Amino acid sequence: MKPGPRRSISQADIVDAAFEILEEKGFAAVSVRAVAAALGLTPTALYTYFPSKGALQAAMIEQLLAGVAEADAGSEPAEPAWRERIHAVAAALRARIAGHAGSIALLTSGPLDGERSRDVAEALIAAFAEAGLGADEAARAGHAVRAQVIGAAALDAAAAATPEQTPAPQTLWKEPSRHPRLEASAHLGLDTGEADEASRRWALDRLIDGLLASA
Amino acid sequence: MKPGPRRSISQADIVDAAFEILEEKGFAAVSVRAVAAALGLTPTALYTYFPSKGALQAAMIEQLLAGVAEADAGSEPAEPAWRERIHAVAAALRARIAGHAGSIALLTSGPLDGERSRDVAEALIAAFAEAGLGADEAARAGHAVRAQVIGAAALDAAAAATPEQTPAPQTLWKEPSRHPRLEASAHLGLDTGEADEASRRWALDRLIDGLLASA
DNA sequence: ACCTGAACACCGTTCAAGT
DNA sequence: ACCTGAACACCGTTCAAGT
Repeated sequence: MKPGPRRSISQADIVDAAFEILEEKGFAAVSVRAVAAALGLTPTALYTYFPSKGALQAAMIEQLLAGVAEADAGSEPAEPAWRERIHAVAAALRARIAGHAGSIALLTSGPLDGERSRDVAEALIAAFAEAGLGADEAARAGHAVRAQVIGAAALDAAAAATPEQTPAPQTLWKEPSRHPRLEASAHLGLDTGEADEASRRWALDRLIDGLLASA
Repeated sequence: MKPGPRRSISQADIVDAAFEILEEKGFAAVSVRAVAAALGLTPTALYTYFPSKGALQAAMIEQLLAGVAEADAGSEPAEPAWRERIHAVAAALRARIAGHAGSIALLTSGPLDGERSRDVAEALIAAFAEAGLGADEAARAGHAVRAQVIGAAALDAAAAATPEQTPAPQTLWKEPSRHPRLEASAHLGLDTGEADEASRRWALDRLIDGLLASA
């Protein structure tokens, strides 16, 4: 592929290559130079497609969030439609983040003002408004749900970055722990990123309970 | 100050200098080289105090979280003690993050397995246990509160990083917005980092409501 | 219009050497 | 023991030049 006036790749190709690096080597490895190299280009060529690294990251975020706001509730007619709708959007957001290793670092690395980000915010506010909350409370509730999902993902990422410590060698007596309750909850996997789906959903359910109770 | 076997500064001095750079120039500006320069040292000298940049950041996190777990409930005897206790710890965590610009990027940049991080987790779990939740539920509840506070701070940081857009020039007719509810809630300041204290506390209250209702 | 290559001002970290 | 200086393999971005 010789240099020339023919565009050899698309913006989408670049975003795809960037995601591949993100998922395999982490957020810090997503450099302009690495992405360019993966595509067989020089770093400077990328500046023909995106004006800055930040613009590339914004495009990545938009792709990550594409479709989240339109997430369907599926087939659980037991609950009111709006409650399933909130769950569907929140679950889709969580699933997108969980499905792309390193993506929470991407999401928290800069502004979240893209069209898709706003779609997600709007969808959540609309669902809470349907549930009977006033305009202001619905906006606050949507914000709280976004915070909960993003915060949980950030804690998961922190857990994933934690080097697993080898258990202390057996001794005859134990120092009393300063964190007995935290250690007793280790089997839940909350701080190792190994919590099951039900565990993850629980907190969101409780938040929604509390938010709806204010209606 | 000549080079020599006398230790000219302390680890605390380095952490302080790093925080100054963090708050004035942002997380990305906290480089080993910049911190060293601020102290009049060469970059390599810092490796006498900390084995890596990550170790310095871990020390920063520990200092940031120092005392949060011991936050006092203050003088609001209207509510049960444990509820005020949850609020006190959550508010202290939020206040620490809000009081140090850029600190949420620090907190989400790596593992959160320090002694002080665990103190915060333990304090929250203990408060929920006092409130009557079972061991597992208390652990999940504590985790949810940490996620809420960190997630809200992450959204605040994203808002702070968003370039404020100049309002569109007045036109005779308006395109119907795709995000009417989101835009109608702009006065709350949720997406500009300008929300007031009551607004920030509201989400946390609703979460705690929902968590306690499961007891 | 698209791309290369050189360059600038950075980065974390290692290593040999100085006092 | 503490610190410097040189070095290595990186970074984002700009700019002149090539096709």
